[in-house]
Amino acid sequence: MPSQESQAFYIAVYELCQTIPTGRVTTYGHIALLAGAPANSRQVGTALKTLTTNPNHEFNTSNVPWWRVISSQGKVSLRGKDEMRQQQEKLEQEGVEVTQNGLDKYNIKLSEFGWFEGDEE
DNA sequence: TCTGTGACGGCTA
DNA sequence: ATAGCCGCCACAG
Repeated sequence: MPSQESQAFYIAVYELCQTIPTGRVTTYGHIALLAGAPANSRQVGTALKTLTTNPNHEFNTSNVPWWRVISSQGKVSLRGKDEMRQQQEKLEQEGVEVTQNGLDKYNIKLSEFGWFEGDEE
């Protein structure tokens, strides 16, 4: 069971993910920043995993748009091959262009599809 | 208890 | 483009 602090962090991540527009992506670092923990970018990934996997939360975890969160390098950073592919598909369904350089290396142009607070539309 | 790992990223060189 | 280092913390063994 996560500590109370991290529980709050998880909830912040959950809510911030809801603000990412369809068809746009943002980074782990940006979510961490907005959550008030700029150095905790890695924890965002953990939170996403937990939120998607664990039903033990007071809020609905089924609609966490985890696939809209990528690394600041514009890369899909999941380890599992299948999960990477799943993320790629989800993004493309939303109209995000995903380029593939080499085997299981997916890239998204942050300059085009990146969403950060302050961006409108 | 302690260690290693991870949906392990970001930054700098 | 890649490599090395720094940061954080939950969780499994």
